Amino acid sequence: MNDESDASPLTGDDLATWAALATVLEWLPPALDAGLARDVDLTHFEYGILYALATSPERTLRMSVLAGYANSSLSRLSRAATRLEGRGWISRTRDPADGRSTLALLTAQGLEVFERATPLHERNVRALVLDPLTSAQKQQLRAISERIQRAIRENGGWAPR
Amino acid sequence: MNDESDASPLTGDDLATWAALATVLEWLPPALDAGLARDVDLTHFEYGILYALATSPERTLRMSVLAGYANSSLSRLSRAATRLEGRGWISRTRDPADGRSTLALLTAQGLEVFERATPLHERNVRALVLDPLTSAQKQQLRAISERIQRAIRENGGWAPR
DNA sequence: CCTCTTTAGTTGCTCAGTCAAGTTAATTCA
DNA sequence: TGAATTAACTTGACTGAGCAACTAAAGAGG
Repeated sequence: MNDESDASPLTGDDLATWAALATVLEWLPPALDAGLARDVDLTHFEYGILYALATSPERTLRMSVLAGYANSSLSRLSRAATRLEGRGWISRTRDPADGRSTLALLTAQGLEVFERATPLHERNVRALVLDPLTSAQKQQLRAISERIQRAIRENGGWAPR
Repeated sequence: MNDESDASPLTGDDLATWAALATVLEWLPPALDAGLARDVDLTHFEYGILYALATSPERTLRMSVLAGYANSSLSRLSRAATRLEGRGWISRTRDPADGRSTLALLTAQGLEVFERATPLHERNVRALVLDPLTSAQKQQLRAISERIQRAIRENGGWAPR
């Protein structure tokens, strides 16, 4: 697995680190989705939307604010909202105070789904991420993740529109 | 291995760790793709295919083996191969030794693209992941990633088909 | 006021990925 | 040997996401 020394090839420990992370980036999201998708019919992304609404005053948020909380583009959120609305889990109304804005509201039914989904989701996160790690590793992972986030922001900073 | 009780909501340090990782899971892949997509017309996943082929004897691999290297389902790989073949970067032929198998070969043109893409990709990986971290953190990240991989495998093990 | 621009969201088009069904080639074993 | 099974892909139908174009409502400037 080690090889030539051109301009700057990734080798040795760096390569191993990157390969290990790359596999996690590929596997973890679908693994997390799998549980939720099987038990409730919900992706991790959709769960995040319900979570943001459920923990908001009035269970209501403007779409653009919700997009921020969900790390999402407005377009992606809009489509997800259409799906969730179709299932009766959220509803959208025009903001009376500013006709351009749309207010998303978690319905009673949506809240129920959220409450059913939450323990499943947390069990997943624990089983796949938190429980296998030592306390020290969890601290490390947090610091590392925050550092990488910063690097992303600084390097042409990718952010959803 | 753990402090917080198993049935209760994520809180405190655990929540912070999870939130930090979740954001990385959401942001890092598109951030990595952005550079490659802009400069060469290649996703990170497609780059992985070229990489696997370029570093193989004869620059050739059976599709199913390649799928393993690329962490991919055969179906996903097959579609990606169709795209890459359309651009003349790989070619597929039936394996003479076993007519069920397909051999994917990196073409000269494909190799050229790979060699152009490699420094860009590595610059990305370094800028976003490796350079911001200390040596100790890189070691930690590797160990953590490997541990999470194992947890995924053990928990109903998600693996691409 | 009446344009001109900006803000907030939605939607048409296209593409990548999943699942399941289909195809062709090897294997098994009765 | 020949029918049934398994293996290795490929493909059709469908879904989710991105980009860019579009609509509607504020706000700004003259």
